[in-house]
Order: sequence, then structure tokens, then C-alpha cells
Amino acid sequence: MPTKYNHLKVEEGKYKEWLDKKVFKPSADPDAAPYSIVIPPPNVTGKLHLGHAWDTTLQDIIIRHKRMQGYDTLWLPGMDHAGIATQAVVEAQLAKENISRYDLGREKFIDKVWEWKKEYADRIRKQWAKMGLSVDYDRERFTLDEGLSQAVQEVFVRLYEKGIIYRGEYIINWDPKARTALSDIEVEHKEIQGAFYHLRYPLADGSGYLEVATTRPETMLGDTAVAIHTGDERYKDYVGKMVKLPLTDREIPIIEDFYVDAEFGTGVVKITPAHDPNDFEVGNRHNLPQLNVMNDDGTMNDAAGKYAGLDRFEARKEIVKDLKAQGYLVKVEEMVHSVGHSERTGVVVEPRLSTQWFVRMDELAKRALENQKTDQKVHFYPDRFEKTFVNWMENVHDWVISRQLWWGHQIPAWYHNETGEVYVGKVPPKDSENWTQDSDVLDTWFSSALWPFSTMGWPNTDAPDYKRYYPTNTLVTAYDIIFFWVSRMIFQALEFTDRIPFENVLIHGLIRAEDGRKMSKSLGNGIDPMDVVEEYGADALRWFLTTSSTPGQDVRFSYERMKSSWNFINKIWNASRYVLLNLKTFSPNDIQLDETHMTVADRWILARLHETIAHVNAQLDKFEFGEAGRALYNFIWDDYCDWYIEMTKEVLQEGTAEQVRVTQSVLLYVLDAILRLLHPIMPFVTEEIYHNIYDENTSIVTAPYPSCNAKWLDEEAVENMSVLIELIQTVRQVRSEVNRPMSRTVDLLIQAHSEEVLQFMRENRSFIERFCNPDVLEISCKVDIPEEVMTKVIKGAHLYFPFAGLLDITEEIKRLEKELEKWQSEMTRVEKKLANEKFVQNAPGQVVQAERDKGAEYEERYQVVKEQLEKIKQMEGNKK
RNA sequence: GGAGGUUUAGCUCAGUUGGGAGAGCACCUGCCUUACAAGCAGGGGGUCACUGGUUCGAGCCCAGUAACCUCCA
Repeated sequence: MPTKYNHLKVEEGKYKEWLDKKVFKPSADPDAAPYSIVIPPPNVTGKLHLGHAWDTTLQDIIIRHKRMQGYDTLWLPGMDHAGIATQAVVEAQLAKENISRYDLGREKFIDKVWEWKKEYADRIRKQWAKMGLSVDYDRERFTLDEGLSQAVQEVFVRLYEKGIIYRGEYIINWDPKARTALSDIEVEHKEIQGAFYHLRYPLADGSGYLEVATTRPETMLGDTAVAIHTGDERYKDYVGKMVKLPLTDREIPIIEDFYVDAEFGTGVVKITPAHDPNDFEVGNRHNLPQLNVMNDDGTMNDAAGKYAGLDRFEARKEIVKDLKAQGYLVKVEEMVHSVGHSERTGVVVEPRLSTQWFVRMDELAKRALENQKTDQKVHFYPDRFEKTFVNWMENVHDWVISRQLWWGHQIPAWYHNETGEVYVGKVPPKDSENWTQDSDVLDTWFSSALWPFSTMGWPNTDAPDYKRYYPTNTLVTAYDIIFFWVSRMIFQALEFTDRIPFENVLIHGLIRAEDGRKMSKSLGNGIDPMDVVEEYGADALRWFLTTSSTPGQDVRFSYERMKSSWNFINKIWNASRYVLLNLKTFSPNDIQLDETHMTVADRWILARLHETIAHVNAQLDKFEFGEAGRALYNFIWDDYCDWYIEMTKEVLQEGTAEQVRVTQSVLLYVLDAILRLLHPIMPFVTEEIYHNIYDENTSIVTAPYPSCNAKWLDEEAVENMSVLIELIQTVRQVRSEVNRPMSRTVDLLIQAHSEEVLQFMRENRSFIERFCNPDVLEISCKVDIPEEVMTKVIKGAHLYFPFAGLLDITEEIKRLEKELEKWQSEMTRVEKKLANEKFVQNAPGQVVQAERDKGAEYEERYQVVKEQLEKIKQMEGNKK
């Protein structure tokens, strides 16, 4: 093994090996419990970003952990056709050659999109490979696959037959750039600087005027009434009269309706039923005409008279200009207000009267909500996201599912060419020549909502995967698509499979740039995960993503932390090198954990290992990856590398053959466990080292995950080791204080408080010598204390450092006084606590006892320091 | 307007059943100790946003305040 970890070399070729060995495939072992995850299918629109890397890393950790634990694991990959987004990028590409989709026609255009899809699907698979994701490619699905398309049709037809899917003319959110309908949640509301235009509408009889206010003056051309709140005293006499609509020759009625807020503005509002959802309702109640004044691209139509052909915002300017010129504009108030923007194209969404297909949400939502009250509910991690889900479900509106696009699942509805009759079915009507299929496609989320079961073979409920792996166990996704996707999967699964689609939903946050801002194309601050992998390796990226946050919280990308992740792997790499270099001919088969020849270090590291194993397993099961990572980091770096490995050097160099064999056994046993513990998080490097230990034909992917063996939880060893560690650390501290590097010796007298400590110190004399480098080392219960000496107290012993002629007495007195003060204050703190009767009464016995022990300890240390201080002061006095 | 989140060391963040505040990076000091100088050893640095409350005991539980962020309407 080279002295430095080389991520490029380590990761190269591994993924292919795994695929060749088919280790990612489910074991299909009938005795094993199944565990399944479906990947949130990325859009085939483009490359994967760091958010995908994070999301899939978490899934890979879960699935690799379960796989190693012996579950029959399936991680099903796939991709989403992403209607609007993909169609938009392909259209943009064609636009460069001055071709529109209409030039090509539907069929040829779709062929173009499939070409795009093929290219990007390949890229995405390459990215998955780079990240090391253990998915089963034999089961990869695409939302426009034959099978999934059938599921979509099945669902559409069944919901239609139940009356849950309906078609109708309503106000929907319209994206004038993509020229399609959008659902409510595809609209982003942004606060923007706008204006409130106060307009004067003259009464037709010339007896005055009414003042209305609007933020969208261009829609006035489509006004078909003016309304006041029902019974509003100020205006009730006007009801039934007509106003003359400025800039037109139309007269429109004054009506009263409860919807109007009398307190807001002037209390009079213009009613535009074809361009506003509330006005639409008002219009229906009063049988008002619906006058659409815009085209589907956001330009004004012929109904707008002289403004026809102008873009809506141009028209706004012109209309305001004309209103002003003709004296109809009262004032313009600057105002910040919330305006809907298309989540996809970014343009201002236009509320528009339009015929669309809808999913009636009341019953579906009700069932999903009621299910959350049962023990069959979906568990959210962190659980606060259940509230997000429930709140949305409680307030959900009907879902617009038709999109005026070409790329997607064409709606399985046909209209009779003559009668206009509607036919909905999985197959076209028999006399198909007399029918025309609806040209629209379904919202992409309509198909993604079926993903957990459509990918498993549904609607064939006898499909083997459906029977074995559905419902899935865990879904991992970011909080920003709880509404779009998670919620819809839940209600569709309940409706069509009678079960929840997954037991657990693990919600994570978003990745932000180093400065905390969102990564976005417009800011140009996006980071390509593949660049990061190139620079630091997938393992380091995975480690960073896993350990840098708490569930549900956003994470900032950080090159600094990437570097420290890489350093950690380099540390593991070098620790492994050390072990392998010292194994010589020793192989895993030679491992014998022979307790009779174990040192305290051996027992201790085994205890710490099994403690860590228990902790890590518990944390992984709770999806607390950060906590699991920290436990591993501390164990590996602090316990294994800084202490255990250093201590093995003594045994390997000086020990008997038997002792060496035990040490080699423990070194390898622990390393092997470390690799398996880490493998779900950093699959590549652990496999590489595993191959160095075992042979290339084995794979750590299917090795068993460590489980805690209580036999090794040796509390005595942990206690003893802590004494040894304190001893060594104290000596190092003294060295630092008196400026003595390890290359120079320091004499050390240890006075043990008990026979046990004495014996322990003597047994471990060789460790003390190695770590403290003393010239004289005395260990006894009664030390002859020299005059010029530095004193330290550790648990169970006093340490004396004779510095004849070298000790700065004044400095030492200062130091001792400071230390005395410290122990004094500690004693006071404990005494105060123990003097509190309520504490002694109410606190748990072990907490009280711990305080008493500490008190005794401090008292002891205090006394020693005090005695020494007196002695040294006397000595100083004698000198003078 | 409603809901949620955040506020802990210079910076970025942990802190899981309430029992003496931690990591990484940065900083200071000393070490090329044959696994690793991308390392080792030692060290400095925090009224845990603020105000009350519950409790023997609060970074952690409760109420309120402030600032910032997000979602929904």
C-alpha cells in the first residue's frame, strides 16, 4: 500500500467489479426479511447536482447497512421524464437552429426528446456509478416505460370511472411561456414591487362614478361587472345600475356579493371572471359572461380591441396611459405584493379560464389524513414534517393534471368528432377513426405518484416484486417535494394498493453554497458533484454529506470540510497500512482473541469497539447518520490510532511470540470491524483495504455488519486504561510546561495509593517507559520525595518529577497555587451541592454518589498540592 | 395573516430520554517518534440570542421577546 491515500486509484474500477459480482442484486433469500427502497427518480433533463448526491448517499447507506445485516435488499433505480422541464430544454436546443416544435410536429419532436433522454440517462447512470450507489440496474424504470404507462392509464381510467377525475372549465394557473396549465404548487409566490391602480368607472346614467382598484389594470378589458359587499350601506343604491367600462363601449352591471371585502380599498371591486379565480366564482353566482382577453402566450387577443397583439405587460402600460389621458386614472399607489411565478419558466403566471382535467382531492385527502391516525401511518423523520404533510393535505385543492405539452403520458380520453361525446379507456375506441384523442399529457407528478408500486409491477398485483418488496421500507427525499411527491404517493398508494407506499420517510434539507446562499444556475454558484469526486473522491464526498448536518437541516458545502473528510480517509488508510505492515504472514484465519495474553490496551480497545458498534447500529436505525459518523470518527482517530496503535508498537517490538500474536489478532480484528462499520458510508476505500486483507474475490459489500458482543464490554479495562491515559497525558503536560521534548528523558516517581494501582502500574511499566521516556522510573506505594520536585496528582496515584537544580521554584510555587485554587473551587462546588438536602433527596442515587466520589477525589488532590506547596515554600525560605 | 426552522468557540456546525459545554478549520507552543508532517503532543478561546418560569439541578422542558431563514395563504 502506498503511503498516501489515492482516491482516484482506489475508486477506479471498483464499481464495475461490484456489478460483475452482482453484489447489488437482492439475495432473494426466502429466509431473509426484505428491505426495499425506490430511488426518487431524477429528471432526465440534466445532470445530477449535489442534492442528488446527498439524497442517494443516504439511501445507499441505509441499503448497504441492511444488506450487510442480512436483509434481502432491493434498491430500485429509475428516472423521471419531467414533462415541462425536459420539453423546455429540447425546445431551447432546437431554437438554436431556429426550429420550433411545431415545425417538427408532435411525433418527430418526441423522437428528439427520446434522443435527449437516452443521452442524459447514460450520464446519470455514470454519475450513480461514480457515487458508488448499490442499485439493481436490472430493475431500472422510467416513468414513460411501457409498464409504468399502463399503470398511469389504469389509474386515470379508474379514477375517472369513480368520478374522482373530471374535466371542466375553471380558472387555472397558466404559464404563458410554456403555454400550459400548472398546478397550484408549481406556482411560486414572490413579493415584488408593483402598483395599485385606482380607476374611475363612470355610471352609465351619468350620475357619477365608482372607484375601483386593481394590480392588473390590463384585465379591466375583461370586466363583466363591478361588485360591492352585500348590503354595503355606502353603495347599495347603486346595485342594479350599470357602469360604462372605460376604453370600451360596453356597459356592465353593479352587483352585490358577500365575497367583496367592504373594508379593503374603496369597497368596490371590478369583476373579471375569465382572469381571476375569485371573480370566476362571483361570476358563476351571478351568471356573468366570461370574457377572455388574452391569448395563451400572454398577448392580448381580439377581445382587447386596439390592444390586441400586445404583450400583457405592454398592454398594461398602454392601458394605464390611455386611462390617464381620458381621466379615468385616479392614482397609482406603489405597492409590494405577492405575484405567482412559474416554478419552471420563471414567468409571471396568468390566472386563466381554461378547460382542464382535474383530480378531486377531498376523498383522497381524507383517507390519507385518517390513515395518519392509525398505526399504519407513514413515519416521518424528523417527525415535525408529518405536520407539514397534514397541514397541506387538510387545505389541498383539486389538482389540475392536464398539461398542454407533448412530452408525457397522453391523456387516455377521446372525443367523438361529431357528437363531442367523451370516451375514457385504456384502449382507443373501436371506431377510432371517428374519435380524436385529447392532445394533452398528464402532469409528470401524476406518474411519479405511482412510483413505489408502478415500478414493482402494479397493476399486476401478482408480480413477484410487488408481492415481495411492496410496500417499500424507506423513502429518502428533501423537504421541498413533500407536497409534490411524498403526499401524492401516499394518497395514490392508499387508493390503489390499500397500503402506505413506505413505512418511513426520511427528510433531509437542501445543499447551499459555502456562503449559505442557495445554489442556482442564475447565481452560477452551483458545484458539480463530479468535480468534487474528482478532487477528493466519492468516499470523502459521501462522508462529508453524511456527517455535516442533522436530519431535516440544510447543509453548506465546504471545501474545508471536504479536505478534512479526505484527511480522515487518509488516516484510515495509514492505520491500515500500519496493521498490514505488521501482520507479515499473519492472516485473518490466524485471529485468536486469547484473553490470557491480552494487555489492558487489547481489552480496552475491544470494549470501545463493541461500545461503538452498538452505538452506530442504533444511530443508523434511527437515520442519525451524523451521530453514527462522529462515533466512528472518534473511535478510529482517538482510540484506535492515537492510543491503541501506539501501544501495540511496544508489544510488537518487545513482546513474546504469543503476545505478538494476540496483538496482531486484535489489531486485525478491530481494523476488519472498522472497515465493515464504515463501508456503508465510504464503500470504495473500505473495499480496497478489505481486498488487501482478504483476497480480491471477496467483497466487503456482502460481508456481515458488525454487531455488539457484550462479552467484550470490559468495564475494568476501560477504567484501568483511563488511569494509564491520564498518567501519560500528565507526563506530557509536564514536559510541555518545562519545555522537555520527548527526545530528552524525564525522571518519574509514581506513588500509588493502593496495591491494585501499584500492581497495575508495574504490570504496565513498559508502556509507561515507552510513552514517558524516563531515565529513572520508580513505582511504589511509598516514594522518597526529593526536595526539588514537581508534583501532579492523577486518579489513584501521585506523580513526582525530580528536577534537582532545574526547577524554577518561584514558577513552581505559582503553578501550585493556581492548582490549589482550582481544587479548592471544585471542592466548594461539590460541597455546596451535597449540602443541598433537596439534591441529596431528589437526585438519583448514582448522581449523588458520583458527586461524593468527585468530592473525595478533589479533597485528595487538594491535600497533596497543599502539602507540596508548603514544602516547597519552606525550601525557598531555607534558600534565602 | 398562519406554520415551521435557526440563534452554542474567530468561522462552519454537533450536543438523542435534564446531572459539570464538544468537533472540524483557524490560532499559539513544541516535535521530521520507521502508519500518516494532509501527521504527533500540549495549549488558549464560549454570561449556550434575550427575559421569565418549571426543577434539587436547564444549552436541553414551558411561556414570552428579538433577529434571520423557509413554507403556506
